[in-house]
Amino acid sequence: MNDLAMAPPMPARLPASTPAAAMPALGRSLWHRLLDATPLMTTADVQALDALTVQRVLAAGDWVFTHRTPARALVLLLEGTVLLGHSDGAAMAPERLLRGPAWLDAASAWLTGTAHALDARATGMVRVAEMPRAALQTLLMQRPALAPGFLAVLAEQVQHLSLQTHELMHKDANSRLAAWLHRHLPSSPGAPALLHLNERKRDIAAQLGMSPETLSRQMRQLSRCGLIEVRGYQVRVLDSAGLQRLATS
Amino acid sequence: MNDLAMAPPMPARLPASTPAAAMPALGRSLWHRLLDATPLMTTADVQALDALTVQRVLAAGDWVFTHRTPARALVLLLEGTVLLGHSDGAAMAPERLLRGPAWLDAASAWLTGTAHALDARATGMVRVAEMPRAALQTLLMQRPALAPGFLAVLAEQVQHLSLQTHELMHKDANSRLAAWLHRHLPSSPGAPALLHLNERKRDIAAQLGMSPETLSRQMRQLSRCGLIEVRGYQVRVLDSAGLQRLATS
DNA sequence: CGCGTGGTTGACACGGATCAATCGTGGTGG
DNA sequence: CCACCACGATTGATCCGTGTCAACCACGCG
Repeated sequence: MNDLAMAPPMPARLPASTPAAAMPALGRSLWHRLLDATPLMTTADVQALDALTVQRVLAAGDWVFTHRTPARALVLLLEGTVLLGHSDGAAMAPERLLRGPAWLDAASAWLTGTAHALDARATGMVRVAEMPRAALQTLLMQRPALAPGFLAVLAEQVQHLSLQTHELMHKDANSRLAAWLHRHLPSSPGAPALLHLNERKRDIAAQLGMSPETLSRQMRQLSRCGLIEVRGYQVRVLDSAGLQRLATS
Repeated sequence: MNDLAMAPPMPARLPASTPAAAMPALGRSLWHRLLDATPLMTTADVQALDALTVQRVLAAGDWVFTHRTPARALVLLLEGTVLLGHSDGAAMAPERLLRGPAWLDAASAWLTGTAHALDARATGMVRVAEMPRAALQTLLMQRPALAPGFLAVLAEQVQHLSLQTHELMHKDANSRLAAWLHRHLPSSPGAPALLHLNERKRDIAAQLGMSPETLSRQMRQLSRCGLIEVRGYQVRVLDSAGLQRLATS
């Protein structure tokens, strides 16, 4: 009975076999994944990108950056999980949990004289990479084919944040959860529609802008209505169309 | 007594002296204003940008684009005011009111195969310009110095939307209004701190994610506390520091 | 003058946050 | 091996903020 449905998801630790000082280059596949919509990336491009990124390794609890840090570089998370949010002195109001590889802050550095928009704190051991804005800008002058990738990354964040503000303004907790579940469904239509939550539920709640208690209640309500079946961290979606209908209430 | 404090702000109409069919080029100063952080823009750059923008004139009530329109071009608003929001069939949930010159959608077109994120409807006569993504992309290959401008535009939107989601999630209506007022204050410290609202209050409320009634109540509460003085569309800020303190509650 | 628009005010209901208690799970040390 | 404890989720009780509905006021215009 003890499948990992009940275990709270552990933050992925760095494997001990990878010495922190090694700092291997990111490589083609990783860049391709981070800068989507850039199919024409030569190996020279990849090497140039690798050349200007500097890597850092941080321990649990360290700040990757804060909203007071001047943003001089794009920051991306290679390995580990980082909590993004706003810290008011001691306490930290989490907003989302990112796990590498992903962009931590691809925007702030493009604006001169501004700081990062959020605070980012490492949970567990974390490997991050930074691309100084000045160096990246001169690189884009030499290799303009790389620009659409960075533009697409920012554009996708704009789309995502725009959707999020809309949902926060106009949708209630029930619809937001339904939309979240529907978004995280595997897109294959014939699939069993089984969903494994790989964050703590309180992190999902923070991401949705609600308290953990309400998330629990809304989960129960959805399962009472026969739309989903919940057992621990395993969610079976029974009526995907119904979820979508709820999401656009 | 009848200063224009009581008159609801009219959407700026196109002056009748400008024939709609004229379609003059945007010109250097306008591009410089739209693509900030691009000080080194040659006249050839400006001409190239002008060459690939196509202009349209729309009447009141027309849709500039909807969330079903595939986004093949960056859209910017040259003249007039446009209501941005989500339309559910007949009704339209407004989210913000833009007045030209400003970017209407600088993000969606960079993602291939996606539609616009919002619906945009013209209020009054409106002049918009579109930059097809394909043409713009080849232009950026030839003139990579233009890329930072577009990156900065997107980055600023990311910053703004990130702040907005944070405020919607964690701040109450009172703090949001205080933050809005503090943001819209003229930055000169010795100024009389007089603020003229140039949108209808219901549009400000929609932008802040609250109902017009609550906006009215919060305005009254702030004035009861002696922080501001409201008469119609004129707001006199008496205690700027107090506003800022409230905004970061 | 009546009408439409936009704002204000009050009464009321409801969604969701908060607080507190309980439960299940897993890890740890005696 | 088992008691203990920390952590996370769940559930219930309660309260507050804010949306909604309604009435009313102020202003401008035909």
